Amino acid sequence: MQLPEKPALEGLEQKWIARWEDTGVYRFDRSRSRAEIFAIDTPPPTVSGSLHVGHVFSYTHTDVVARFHRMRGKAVFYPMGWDDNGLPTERRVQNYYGVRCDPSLPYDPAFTPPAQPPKHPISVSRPNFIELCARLTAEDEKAFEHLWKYLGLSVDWSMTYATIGKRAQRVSQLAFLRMLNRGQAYQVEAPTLWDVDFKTAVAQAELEDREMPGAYHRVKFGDVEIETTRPELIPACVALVAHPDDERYKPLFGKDVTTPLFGARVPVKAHALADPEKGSGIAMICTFGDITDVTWWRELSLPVRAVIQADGTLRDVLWGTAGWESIDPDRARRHYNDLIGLSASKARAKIVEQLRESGDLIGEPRPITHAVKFYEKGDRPLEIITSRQWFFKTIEYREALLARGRELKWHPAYMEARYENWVNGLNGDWCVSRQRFFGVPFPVWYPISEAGRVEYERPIPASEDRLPIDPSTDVPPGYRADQRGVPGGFVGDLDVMDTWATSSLSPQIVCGWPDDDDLFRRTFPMDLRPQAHDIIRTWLFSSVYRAHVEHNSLPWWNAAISGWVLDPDRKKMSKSKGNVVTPLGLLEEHGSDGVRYWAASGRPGTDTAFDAGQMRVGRRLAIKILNASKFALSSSEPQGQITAEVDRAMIRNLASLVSEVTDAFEGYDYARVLQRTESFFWRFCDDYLELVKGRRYGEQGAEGAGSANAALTAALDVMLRLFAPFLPFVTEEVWSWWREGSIHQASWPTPDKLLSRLADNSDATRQADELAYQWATEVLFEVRKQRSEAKQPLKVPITKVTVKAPAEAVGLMPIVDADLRAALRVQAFETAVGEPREILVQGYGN
RNA sequence: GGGCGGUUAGCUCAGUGGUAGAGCACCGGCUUUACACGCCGGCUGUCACAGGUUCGAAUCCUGUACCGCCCA
Repeated sequence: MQLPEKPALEGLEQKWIARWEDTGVYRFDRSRSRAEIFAIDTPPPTVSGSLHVGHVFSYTHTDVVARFHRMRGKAVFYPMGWDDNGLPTERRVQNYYGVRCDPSLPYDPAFTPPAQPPKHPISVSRPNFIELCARLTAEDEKAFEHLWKYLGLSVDWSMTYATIGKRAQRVSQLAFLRMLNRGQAYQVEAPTLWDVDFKTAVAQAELEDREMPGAYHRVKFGDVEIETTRPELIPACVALVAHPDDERYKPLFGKDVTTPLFGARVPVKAHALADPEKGSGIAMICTFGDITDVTWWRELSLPVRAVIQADGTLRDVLWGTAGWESIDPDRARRHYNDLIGLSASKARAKIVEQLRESGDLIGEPRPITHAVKFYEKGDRPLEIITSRQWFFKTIEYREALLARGRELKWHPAYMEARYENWVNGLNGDWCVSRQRFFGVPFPVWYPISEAGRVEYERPIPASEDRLPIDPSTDVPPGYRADQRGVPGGFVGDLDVMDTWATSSLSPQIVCGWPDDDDLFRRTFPMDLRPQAHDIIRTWLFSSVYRAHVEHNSLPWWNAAISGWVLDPDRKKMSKSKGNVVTPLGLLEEHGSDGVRYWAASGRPGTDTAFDAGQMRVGRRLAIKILNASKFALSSSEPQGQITAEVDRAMIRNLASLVSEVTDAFEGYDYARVLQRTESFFWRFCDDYLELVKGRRYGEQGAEGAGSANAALTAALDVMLRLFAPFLPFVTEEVWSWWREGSIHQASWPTPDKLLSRLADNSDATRQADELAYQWATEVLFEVRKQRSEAKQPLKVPITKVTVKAPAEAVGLMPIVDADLRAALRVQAFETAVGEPREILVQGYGN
């Protein structure tokens, strides 16, 4: 055995990353049966963003669990994905290359982007655009992979995927077609949440409420007064509504009133959703101001009178024509013409002016603050625009999805409430089409009739074996390319899917569905989905949904929910807040093991403060492991039977630690495993090692030395393995000094194996040994304390220590006398039976 | 407005019915041949607040306050 003179952490990452790669330590063995496999559905990080310390935090949690199960003998299926599908990449590529995607253009195989992005963006086809995305994200992915390896993730790097990659597109399109076949996907022209800047539909899951200033405007509709925050929608008003029991308005139900400025006759309706406490108790229904308007419009069978168009401005409307009847069309046109082309907020200012002039505004607008719905990535409030969109049926599966949520094991358990909340709050089917470019296209075309009408009601699906396809360049079965866009020909669906419509299939993507049935049967449903709590409503929910409709099962049995990393002000650390620390810099400064130590101290679900101090503590722990190991392994001969009482007690304590932390690990409480192991290890170093130091060198003869050395090496062997999931580099380094193979393929320790090193495990022996050990620790502490208080250096021996204690304790003294004298540099103990217990240092010197 | 979590030493956090804990920070001491990135010791608390249950509550129950998050 060759021990380093001065062991150090520097360089361990580079050394072991290379070895692990060469020897394939983390390679997945797909020959194993389902029961012997632990399959992890790792979150694919967004590659166009940058990795931050939050990623390091949560990915470490997963890796720690993966390493535990690998040591338990499982073949760990641990692929890594890259999320490059969607808006963030789209925006980055547009800026980086100076291009813009026009999905109606054909593919140009010769296209190369200019060296410098031009002033005016170049229009390129969707396949060209996707090529550029692939090119740019490939570089990002390299940087990500480097960081992950440096952090020590035990991923099988031969199994990476990208959410825009061919495989993901194939799975996504195929699952879509099967849902279409089963009637779970449908297309409809309906009012949809709409972002006016991105000009795309968005889903309920992508909304967020923001508190915004607004104002109530009290407006006269003839004799009736309503209050509204959106007076610019008065031209879109199709009815007034009050609560059915509201005595004030009962007489008006069924009658008409006239809208101000535009003179449109609208009915007064009754509906339970109208809140008598709000404003004047009667509201205007517009098409469409908010989702309540949509409900009223649908349930009261009202007509559509839409004024907001896709870019958020008011469209051109001719009052006095069909659908836009007015008692005074000229006056309506005069007012409305001033509004055409204005954004909603400008139109609001204008119309308030008009109302004031016409005398229809009562008093002044009353400022309020209210929650307004935004697309989470958007800058302006969402509108509701009627358009043709694809939907997945979710509402009818509500009960089934709630049952799936209960079937899933949540870590921590209370996170299930988030899921239940969300499922219970679903208010419509999942809108999955986006009017964007960089995403997975819908694998369908539509026939164009001889008259030139696109027949959306008769989509032509791609055949499964051709997937993935791009309908903007591929040609549907039975058509020729030159029939694109002409009467009697076809047109491709131009939309792409919501990124969650693809990400939700990550288990299917990694497990080989449906092309590699053998792999699928060995890995699905998977064991674990690790993720952060902010995407329970999106990624977790949608994954459960897809697995339910496609496989009638959960996608995985366990969900481990990570918290966030908080900065010192208790705010979430994120790029936008400008408080992010570079992860690679952290790893280099504190060592990967040090950073992992900090990360692994954050329990599942718990937000954790960014704490460089903890990383330094982790680093010190790793250094301590190096040094203690060096000590335990140096002069480790002779080896013998573990016969000394304190040695046996230490081994038993370690066995019960193993038992405790194994249970904790099985319950995903890795933070406890680390904390308990660390605390045992530190006591082991400070008390046990000191106690046996003299004996292991042979001061008490060969048997005592043999026992100490055997106990030391046995304990080190076990502690290294307990630490291995957390501190993979330092434990591997020490393991390599004296063991064969990788510690990460070694077996997880068991209490039985440790205890089998002891000849006698009867209760009586166990208790006697434990008492001896405790007594030794107590004397150790008392004498140390007195030496410290006397400010005596350790090199000065203590001449005599008198011990007064009950007979049981005094009886233990001979057992530990020699160990204690060596550890404390005490020349003699003098014992007496008596009370109270008293341990007194009598003097120092030779 | 509904839901979830939190509130314990200066800081970061353990601790689910039995005398309040750890690490960091701080103070004092120690070159001790594994480790000064170390060792030995010390200081530090109305366990947010108010009631209740109990022989006994940081822990269980009720309510309140504040912080954070999710949803409407």
